Amino acid sequence: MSNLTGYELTHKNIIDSGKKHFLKYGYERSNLRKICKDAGVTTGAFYRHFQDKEDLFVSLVQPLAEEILSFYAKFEKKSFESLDKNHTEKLAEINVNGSIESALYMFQRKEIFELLLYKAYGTKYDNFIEKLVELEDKNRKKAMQVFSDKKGEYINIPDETIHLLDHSYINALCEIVVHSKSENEVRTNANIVARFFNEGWRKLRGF
Amino acid sequence: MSNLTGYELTHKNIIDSGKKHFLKYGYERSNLRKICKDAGVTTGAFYRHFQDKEDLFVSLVQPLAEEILSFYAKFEKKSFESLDKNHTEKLAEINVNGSIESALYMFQRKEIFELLLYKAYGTKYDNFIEKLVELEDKNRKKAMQVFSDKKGEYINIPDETIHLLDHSYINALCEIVVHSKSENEVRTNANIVARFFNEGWRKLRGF
Amino acid sequence: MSNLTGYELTHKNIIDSGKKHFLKYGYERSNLRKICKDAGVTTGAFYRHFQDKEDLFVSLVQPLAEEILSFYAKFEKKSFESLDKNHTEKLAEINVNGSIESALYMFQRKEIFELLLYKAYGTKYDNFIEKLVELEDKNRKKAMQVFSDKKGEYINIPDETIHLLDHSYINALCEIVVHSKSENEVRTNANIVARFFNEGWRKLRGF
Amino acid sequence: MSNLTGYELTHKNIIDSGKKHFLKYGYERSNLRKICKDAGVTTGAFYRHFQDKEDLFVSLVQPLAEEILSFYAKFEKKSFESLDKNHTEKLAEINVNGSIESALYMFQRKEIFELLLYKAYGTKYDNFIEKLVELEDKNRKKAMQVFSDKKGEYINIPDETIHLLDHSYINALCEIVVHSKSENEVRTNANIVARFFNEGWRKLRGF
DNA sequence: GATGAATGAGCCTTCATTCAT
DNA sequence: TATGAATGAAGGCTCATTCAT
Repeated sequence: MSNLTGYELTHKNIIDSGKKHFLKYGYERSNLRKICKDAGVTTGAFYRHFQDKEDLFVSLVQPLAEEILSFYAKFEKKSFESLDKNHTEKLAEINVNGSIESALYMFQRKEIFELLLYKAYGTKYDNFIEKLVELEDKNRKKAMQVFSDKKGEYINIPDETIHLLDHSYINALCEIVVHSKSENEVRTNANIVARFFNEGWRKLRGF
Repeated sequence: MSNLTGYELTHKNIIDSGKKHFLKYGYERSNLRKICKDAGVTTGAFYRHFQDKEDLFVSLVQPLAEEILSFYAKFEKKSFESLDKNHTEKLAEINVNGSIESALYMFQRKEIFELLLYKAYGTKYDNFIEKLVELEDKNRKKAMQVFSDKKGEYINIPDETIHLLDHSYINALCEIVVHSKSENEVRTNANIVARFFNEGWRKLRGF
Repeated sequence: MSNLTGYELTHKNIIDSGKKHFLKYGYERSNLRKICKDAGVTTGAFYRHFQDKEDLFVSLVQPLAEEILSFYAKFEKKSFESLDKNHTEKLAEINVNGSIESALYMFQRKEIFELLLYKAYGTKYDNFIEKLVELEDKNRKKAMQVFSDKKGEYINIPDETIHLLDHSYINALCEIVVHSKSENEVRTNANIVARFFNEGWRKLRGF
Repeated sequence: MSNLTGYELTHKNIIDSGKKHFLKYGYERSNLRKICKDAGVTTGAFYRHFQDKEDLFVSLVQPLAEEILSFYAKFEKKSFESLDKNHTEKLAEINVNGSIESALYMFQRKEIFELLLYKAYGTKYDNFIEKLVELEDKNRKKAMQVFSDKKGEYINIPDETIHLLDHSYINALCEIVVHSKSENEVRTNANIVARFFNEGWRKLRGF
């Protein structure tokens, strides 16, 4: 942080100012001229650093977005290795731990995470949460299939129901990340929420 | 609805057009001139019916908002009568039924409900859901107290955790209202979600 | 012109100011704010009258553009009736008269004509003259065919040569329209130019 | 071209890039930063080589502009030697050959020629063609005088008519230069056009 | 001498609201 | 009372040129 060139310093100033404004007002309501002013930079200078307003937002958020998706993919793989080996008893544990880990990881990127999930209205990351939920849905359905097979009878839960429960779950975890004040709070709450939902699913499978 | 005066007809036209636009674009992105055009009304006339753009939105949404809050109050009362009588075994039932009833009621006002909960960004009803969650929180905590008393030991769940689980729950019910295609779908999903969460809470109280 | 409503007056003011600026600076260099200022109107008002800057230009120019194309079509028909009847001796006469007539007609719309042909850079009417030349080319080639048939031998002039001579011809007529000070000047010059080029083509056919 | 100093190389790179951009987009629409980027040069460096954007354009075009004007002067002199000696029968020949020669010469500088005549909008060479036409006018009028003297009666063609016919002629030759694909095409078309116009003038003198 | 980041005025366009008629 | 034309500040963005390093 100490040896920044002029360019890098300006870049950082814009990034910081943008982050601040986007967090406070959301993407669409943020005023580029004010972002620049706050960064101590003219609007002309801004456009040497970013293609446009959305590019600034994307620059802030894209790395994390991609990381999340790949993080998810990794977790998915791990989870299904368990399913395939029918270590179903371990599945819950893996889910819980995966959720906590993820939440902790995101908590370290709290602000960017909040931008991505709650301040992206008007950008291409509008509704990123829906993407996550859809990934969760896919996993959920596969898991459901495994349980059906074991049980010997088909567990019938409408897709919409699965979707909305997954939405609830993902959203709960996201809010933990965004609203927690400490790692411990994240850990505690993620743990509770994960077990809470596991219990719900267990009950649902019993229907 | 048949014998409207010119004034009333114009009023209704604006209301209808506003509803349509707000549903489609959300409050902030809706263009008042287009709303007026669609209503077959001049902008000048508009301002004889409503103070400003927000006033139109509020007019659409306010009655339901107040109804919901009072509905909630009534339910709260009913719920605590049960608690007070220590009919704890019935409490779950009451909760489930209350949720389904509420969801069905809202489903009959689907569009206004969606406006209020998901299209109010930029109005004073921004984040109305949060209000609901806070009410839910209050109930939840009282209920928790009752259970603690019965059990003889304090059930310790952080306020934030309660809040976020309630948020999940309320949100799930709201999404059911908004995304369901039929009363039956509402009933089924509300039932599942209510039981799902009850199960979670039961587990949580056991911690 | 006397009984204009406020709207019509403003509209006319914008039209007039736009015409003036576009004539003086061309489309692209004309500054919308200055056009508005000159029209005694705010930029906001402008957008009640026209969709955007180009729409103002198009409004000025489109009627004439379409008229010219249909005028051309009519002339083309008349010309080929003569060709079909082999009244070739009359063809030159028709061409000359057609050119003069056209030039006189355009001269009555001098300013708009100049906008369309010489000030449209940056609009969809960029290079309108090329369109006219292409129409002229088509006619020229058909006429060439008739002459070839009569003569019994093929008159071979490269398409590019035809095109550039037509370009010269059309352009000459356009400049007559734009630079002449009186109808008489138009008539005289159009007559000369038409005969001048007829002579050239006659010679060319003899090659 | 092989042993360029760094300075010269940079200079050449800017020149080449500028030529490319000006040809493609015209002077005004060309973006100096992109020109520099394409040249692998910073904008700062650019201003060590050229005063400003227009200076770059002028550097590209000025030598040819001056050459054309002096070429014209030479041709003019040659032409009038013929006139003075009353070799009028040779005059047409000289004109035709002069036109072809000129066109061929320009064709060897095709790109620069195109810049000068068709891409200079916004520079001091805006409307260079008009300058050429004016020179042509002067010659034409002198020639006209000679013919009048020989014929014993005054040939009355309005200045404007002369001007616009010369404009047509010059423009036709310029387009030949710019649009031809080979020297042969230039030769053929310049020959045709020159004879075409000679015929027209001959006819005109007969009026 | 060279760099390239920064300037800053300028551009077209949008839209809730006002107000003369 | 109703009209709808006009307001005017604000928005995102462009670009030839300058100047501290």
